[in-house]
Amino acid sequence: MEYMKPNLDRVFSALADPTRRRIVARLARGEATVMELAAPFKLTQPSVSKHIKVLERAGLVSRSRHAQTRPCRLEPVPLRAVMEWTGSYRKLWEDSFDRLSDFLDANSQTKKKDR
Amino acid sequence: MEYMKPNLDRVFSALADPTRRRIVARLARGEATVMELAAPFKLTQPSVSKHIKVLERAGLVSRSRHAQTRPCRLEPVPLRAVMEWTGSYRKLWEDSFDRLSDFLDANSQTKKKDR
DNA sequence: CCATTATATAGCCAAGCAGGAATATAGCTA
DNA sequence: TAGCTATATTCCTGCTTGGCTATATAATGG
Repeated sequence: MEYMKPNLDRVFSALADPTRRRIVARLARGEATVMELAAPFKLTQPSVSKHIKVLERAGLVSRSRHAQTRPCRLEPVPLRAVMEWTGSYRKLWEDSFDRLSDFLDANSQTKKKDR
Repeated sequence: MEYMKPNLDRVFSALADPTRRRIVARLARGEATVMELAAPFKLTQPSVSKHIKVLERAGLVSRSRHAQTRPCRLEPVPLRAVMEWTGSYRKLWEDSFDRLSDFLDANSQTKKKDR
Protein backbone atom coordinates (compact mmCIF):
# COMPACT_ATOMS: atom_id res chain seq x y z
CA MET A 1 0.00 0.00 0.00
CA GLU A 2 2.59 2.49 -1.03
CA TYR A 3 0.00 5.01 -2.05
CA MET A 4 2.03 8.00 -1.10
CA LYS A 5 2.91 10.91 -3.26
CA PRO A 6 5.72 9.84 -5.54
CA ASN A 7 9.22 10.68 -4.44
CA LEU A 8 10.65 12.24 -7.57
CA ASP A 9 14.19 11.60 -6.43
CA ARG A 10 13.55 7.89 -6.33
CA VAL A 11 11.41 7.85 -9.45
CA PHE A 12 13.86 9.72 -11.63
CA SER A 13 16.73 7.74 -10.19
CA ALA A 14 14.95 4.46 -10.87
CA LEU A 15 14.26 5.48 -14.45
CA ALA A 16 17.86 6.53 -15.02
CA ASP A 17 18.87 2.93 -15.66
CA PRO A 18 18.24 1.42 -19.11
CA THR A 19 17.61 -2.03 -17.70
CA ARG A 20 14.91 -0.67 -15.45
CA ARG A 21 13.34 1.30 -18.27
CA ARG A 22 13.20 -1.89 -20.30
CA ILE A 23 11.54 -3.61 -17.37
CA VAL A 24 9.01 -0.81 -17.23
CA ALA A 25 8.39 -1.17 -20.93
CA ARG A 26 7.83 -4.88 -20.51
CA LEU A 27 5.47 -4.40 -17.59
CA ALA A 28 3.45 -1.92 -19.59
CA ARG A 29 2.23 -4.90 -21.58
CA GLY A 30 1.09 -6.77 -18.49
CA GLU A 31 2.22 -8.44 -15.31
CA ALA A 32 5.38 -10.49 -15.32
CA THR A 33 7.38 -12.61 -12.92
CA VAL A 34 11.00 -12.07 -12.07
CA MET A 35 12.06 -14.91 -14.32
CA GLU A 36 10.07 -13.51 -17.22
CA LEU A 37 11.56 -10.09 -16.66
CA ALA A 38 15.06 -11.48 -16.41
CA ALA A 39 14.82 -13.54 -19.59
CA PRO A 40 15.72 -10.82 -22.12
CA PHE A 41 18.81 -9.81 -20.16
CA LYS A 42 22.12 -11.45 -19.63
CA LEU A 43 21.91 -10.48 -16.00
CA THR A 44 21.61 -12.90 -13.13
CA GLN A 45 18.38 -13.33 -11.23
CA PRO A 46 19.58 -11.52 -8.11
CA SER A 47 20.56 -8.52 -10.18
CA VAL A 48 17.13 -8.36 -11.73
CA SER A 49 15.54 -8.73 -8.31
CA LYS A 50 17.60 -5.78 -7.18
CA HIS A 51 16.38 -3.70 -10.09
CA ILE A 52 12.82 -4.63 -9.28
CA LYS A 53 13.36 -3.56 -5.71
CA VAL A 54 14.53 -0.16 -6.87
CA LEU A 55 11.43 0.20 -9.00
CA GLU A 56 9.33 -0.95 -6.09
CA ARG A 57 10.84 1.57 -3.71
CA ALA A 58 10.08 4.25 -6.27
CA GLY A 59 6.45 3.13 -6.31
CA LEU A 60 6.69 2.19 -9.97
CA VAL A 61 6.08 -1.49 -9.36
CA SER A 62 3.84 -3.40 -7.01
CA ARG A 63 4.02 -7.09 -6.27
CA SER A 64 1.46 -9.76 -5.64
CA ARG A 65 1.74 -13.42 -4.77
CA HIS A 66 0.75 -16.35 -6.90
CA ALA A 67 2.11 -19.79 -6.19
CA GLN A 68 5.87 -19.45 -5.85
CA THR A 69 5.95 -16.42 -8.05
CA ARG A 70 5.66 -12.78 -7.08
CA PRO A 71 4.37 -11.10 -10.22
CA CYS A 72 5.24 -7.46 -10.85
CA ARG A 73 2.73 -4.90 -11.93
CA LEU A 74 3.44 -1.43 -13.24
CA GLU A 75 1.96 1.37 -11.16
CA PRO A 76 1.03 4.45 -13.15
CA VAL A 77 1.03 7.09 -10.44
CA PRO A 78 4.78 7.84 -10.39
CA LEU A 79 4.93 7.87 -14.17
CA ARG A 80 2.12 10.34 -14.17
CA ALA A 81 3.97 12.41 -11.62
CA VAL A 82 6.99 12.53 -13.89
CA MET A 83 4.85 13.61 -16.79
CA GLU A 84 3.21 16.31 -14.73
CA TRP A 85 6.55 17.60 -13.52
CA THR A 86 7.90 17.69 -17.03
CA GLY A 87 4.68 19.12 -18.34
CA SER A 88 5.10 22.16 -16.15
CA TYR A 89 7.91 23.16 -18.49
CA ARG A 90 5.90 22.49 -21.58
CA LYS A 91 5.71 26.10 -22.53
CA LEU A 92 9.46 26.08 -22.94
CA TRP A 93 9.15 24.26 -26.19
CA GLU A 94 5.62 25.23 -27.09
CA ASP A 95 6.07 28.96 -27.36
CA SER A 96 9.69 28.61 -28.23
CA PHE A 97 10.09 30.96 -31.11
CA ASP A 98 12.51 32.76 -28.88
CA ARG A 99 14.25 29.75 -27.42
CA LEU A 100 14.13 26.48 -29.25
CA SER A 101 14.13 27.94 -32.70
CA ASP A 102 17.37 29.70 -31.90
CA PHE A 103 19.63 26.78 -32.25
CA LEU A 104 17.34 24.96 -34.60
CA ASP A 105 17.73 27.81 -37.03
CA ALA A 106 21.39 27.91 -36.26
CA ASN A 107 21.88 24.44 -37.64
CA SER A 108 19.31 24.38 -40.37
CA GLN A 109 17.86 27.20 -42.36
CA THR A 110 14.40 25.90 -41.69
CA LYS A 111 12.33 28.96 -41.24
CA LYS A 112 9.29 27.37 -39.77
CA LYS A 113 8.86 24.33 -37.66
CA ASP A 114 5.48 22.97 -38.57
CA ARG A 115 3.83 19.90 -37.20
CA MET B 1 25.71 18.58 -31.00
CA GLU B 2 24.71 16.70 -27.92
CA TYR B 3 21.22 18.06 -27.80
CA MET B 4 20.15 16.24 -30.91
CA LYS B 5 19.54 12.93 -29.22
CA PRO B 6 18.89 13.18 -25.50
CA ASN B 7 20.54 10.43 -23.52
CA LEU B 8 17.73 9.36 -21.21
CA ASP B 9 20.18 7.80 -18.78
CA ARG B 10 21.88 11.13 -18.27
CA VAL B 11 18.67 13.14 -18.35
CA PHE B 12 16.83 11.04 -15.78
CA SER B 13 19.95 10.82 -13.66
CA ALA B 14 20.40 14.58 -13.77
CA LEU B 15 16.79 15.14 -12.76
CA ALA B 16 17.05 12.68 -9.88
CA ASP B 17 18.63 15.32 -7.67
CA PRO B 18 16.41 17.86 -5.93
CA THR B 19 19.03 20.58 -6.15
CA ARG B 20 19.25 20.13 -9.89
CA ARG B 21 15.47 20.13 -10.26
CA ARG B 22 15.38 23.41 -8.37
CA ILE B 23 18.01 24.76 -10.70
CA VAL B 24 15.88 23.68 -13.64
CA ALA B 25 12.87 25.37 -12.09
CA ARG B 26 14.84 28.55 -11.65
CA LEU B 27 16.14 28.48 -15.21
CA ALA B 28 12.63 28.03 -16.51
CA ARG B 29 12.09 31.66 -15.57
CA GLY B 30 15.11 32.84 -17.52
CA GLU B 31 18.86 32.72 -17.77
CA ALA B 32 20.94 32.85 -14.63
CA THR B 33 24.56 32.89 -13.66
CA VAL B 34 26.22 30.40 -11.36
CA MET B 35 26.17 32.86 -8.49
CA GLU B 36 22.48 33.55 -8.99
CA LEU B 37 21.75 29.85 -9.11
CA ALA B 38 23.84 29.18 -6.03
CA ALA B 39 22.21 31.91 -3.95
CA PRO B 40 19.15 29.97 -2.72
CA PHE B 41 21.27 27.04 -1.60
CA LYS B 42 23.65 26.57 1.25
CA LEU B 43 26.00 24.81 -1.11
CA THR B 44 29.39 26.11 -2.09
CA GLN B 45 30.03 27.51 -5.52
CA PRO B 46 32.06 24.52 -6.73
CA SER B 47 29.25 22.20 -5.78
CA VAL B 48 26.76 24.24 -7.76
CA SER B 49 29.14 24.35 -10.69
CA LYS B 50 29.31 20.61 -10.52
CA HIS B 51 25.53 20.31 -10.60
CA ILE B 52 25.42 22.61 -13.58
CA LYS B 53 27.95 20.45 -15.32
CA VAL B 54 25.75 17.41 -14.81
CA LEU B 55 22.80 19.27 -16.29
CA GLU B 56 24.99 20.41 -19.14
CA ARG B 57 26.17 16.91 -19.94
CA ALA B 58 22.53 15.82 -19.99
CA GLY B 59 21.82 18.54 -22.54
CA LEU B 60 19.44 20.26 -20.17
CA VAL B 61 21.51 23.40 -19.87
CA SER B 62 23.60 25.37 -22.32
CA ARG B 63 26.05 28.10 -21.45
CA SER B 64 27.03 31.36 -23.01
CA ARG B 65 29.64 33.94 -22.13
CA HIS B 66 29.03 37.45 -20.94
CA ALA B 67 31.80 39.35 -19.21
CA GLN B 68 33.10 37.10 -16.46
CA THR B 69 29.84 35.24 -16.14
CA ARG B 70 28.75 32.17 -18.01
CA PRO B 71 24.96 32.35 -17.91
CA CYS B 72 22.97 29.14 -17.97
CA ARG B 73 20.00 28.58 -20.19
CA LEU B 74 17.48 25.79 -19.98
CA GLU B 75 17.25 23.62 -23.07
CA PRO B 76 13.82 22.14 -23.71
CA VAL B 77 14.70 19.19 -25.91
CA PRO B 78 15.65 16.69 -23.16
CA LEU B 79 12.65 17.69 -21.10
CA ARG B 80 10.46 17.04 -24.06
CA ALA B 81 12.14 13.69 -24.54
CA VAL B 82 11.29 12.78 -20.96
CA MET B 83 7.72 13.81 -21.49
CA GLU B 84 7.48 11.81 -24.68
CA TRP B 85 8.94 8.74 -23.01
CA THR B 86 6.54 9.03 -20.12
CA GLY B 87 3.68 9.81 -22.44
CA SER B 88 4.08 6.47 -24.14
CA TYR B 89 2.68 4.97 -20.96
CA ARG B 90 -0.16 7.41 -20.75
CA LYS B 91 -2.79 4.81 -21.49
CA LEU B 92 -1.78 3.09 -18.28
CA TRP B 93 -3.58 5.68 -16.25
CA GLU B 94 -6.04 6.80 -18.85
CA ASP B 95 -7.89 3.54 -19.35
CA SER B 96 -7.34 2.24 -15.87
CA PHE B 97 -10.61 3.18 -14.26
CA ASP B 98 -10.08 0.30 -11.89
CA ARG B 99 -7.10 2.04 -10.40
CA LEU B 100 -6.82 5.71 -9.87
CA SER B 101 -8.94 7.51 -12.37
CA ASP B 102 -10.74 9.37 -9.64
CA PHE B 103 -8.17 11.85 -8.43
CA LEU B 104 -6.54 12.38 -11.74
CA ASP B 105 -9.73 13.57 -13.34
CA ALA B 106 -9.69 16.37 -10.83
CA ASN B 107 -7.25 18.50 -12.71
CA SER B 108 -6.70 17.41 -16.24
CA GLN B 109 -5.66 20.51 -18.07
CA THR B 110 -4.96 18.76 -21.31
CA LYS B 111 -5.69 21.17 -24.04
CA LYS B 112 -5.99 19.16 -27.16
CA LYS B 113 -5.10 21.53 -29.91
CA ASP B 114 -5.28 25.22 -30.23
CA ARG B 115 -4.27 27.46 -33.06
C1' DC C 1 8.81 -35.70 4.15
C1' DC C 2 11.92 -34.52 -0.13
C1' DA C 3 13.01 -32.21 -4.31
C1' DT C 4 12.15 -28.58 -7.33
C1' DT C 5 11.11 -23.97 -8.57
C1' DA C 6 10.92 -18.98 -7.75
C1' DT C 7 12.65 -15.37 -5.39
C1' DA C 8 15.19 -12.99 -1.74
C1' DT C 9 19.28 -11.92 1.01
C1' DA C 10 24.09 -11.36 2.21
C1' DG C 11 28.63 -10.21 1.15
C1' DC C 12 32.00 -8.56 -1.94
C1' DC C 13 34.16 -5.31 -5.34
C1' DA C 14 34.85 -1.57 -8.56
C1' DA C 15 32.93 2.51 -10.05
C1' DG C 16 30.50 6.67 -9.48
C1' DC C 17 28.67 10.62 -6.94
C1' DA C 18 27.74 14.58 -3.73
C1' DG C 19 29.84 17.36 -0.74
C1' DG C 20 33.79 20.25 0.88
C1' DA C 21 38.45 23.00 0.87
C1' DA C 22 41.96 24.80 -1.69
C1' DT C 23 43.63 26.54 -5.79
C1' DA C 24 43.66 27.95 -10.55
C1' DT C 25 41.95 30.54 -14.50
C1' DA C 26 39.57 34.10 -16.98
C1' DG C 27 37.80 38.59 -17.64
C1' DC C 28 36.89 43.07 -15.86
C1' DT C 29 38.31 47.65 -13.85
C1' DA C 30 41.03 51.11 -11.78
C1' DT D 1 50.04 46.62 -13.90
C1' DA D 2 47.30 44.99 -9.67
C1' DG D 3 43.36 43.46 -7.81
C1' DC D 4 38.67 42.03 -7.90
C1' DT D 5 34.88 38.94 -9.43
C1' DA D 6 32.99 34.80 -11.50
C1' DT D 7 33.74 30.30 -12.49
C1' DA D 8 36.43 26.04 -13.11
C1' DT D 9 39.58 22.42 -11.58
C1' DT D 10 41.82 19.34 -8.45
C1' DC D 11 41.87 16.40 -4.66
C1' DC D 12 39.85 14.38 -0.71
C1' DT D 13 36.03 11.92 1.83
C1' DG D 14 32.05 8.99 2.76
C1' DC D 15 28.08 7.01 0.65
C1' DT D 16 25.60 4.72 -2.99
C1' DT D 17 25.14 1.62 -6.98
C1' DG D 18 25.34 -2.27 -10.19
C1' DG D 19 27.21 -6.37 -10.96
C1' DC D 20 28.55 -10.96 -9.32
C1' DT D 21 28.54 -15.57 -6.33
C1' DA D 22 26.78 -18.15 -2.74
C1' DT D 23 23.24 -19.12 0.23
C1' DA D 24 18.63 -18.73 2.29
C1' DT D 25 13.63 -18.66 2.26
C1' DA D 26 9.05 -19.81 0.42
C1' DA D 27 5.70 -22.37 -1.96
C1' DT D 28 4.48 -26.34 -4.73
C1' DG D 29 4.29 -31.30 -6.29
C1' DG D 30 5.15 -35.92 -5.44
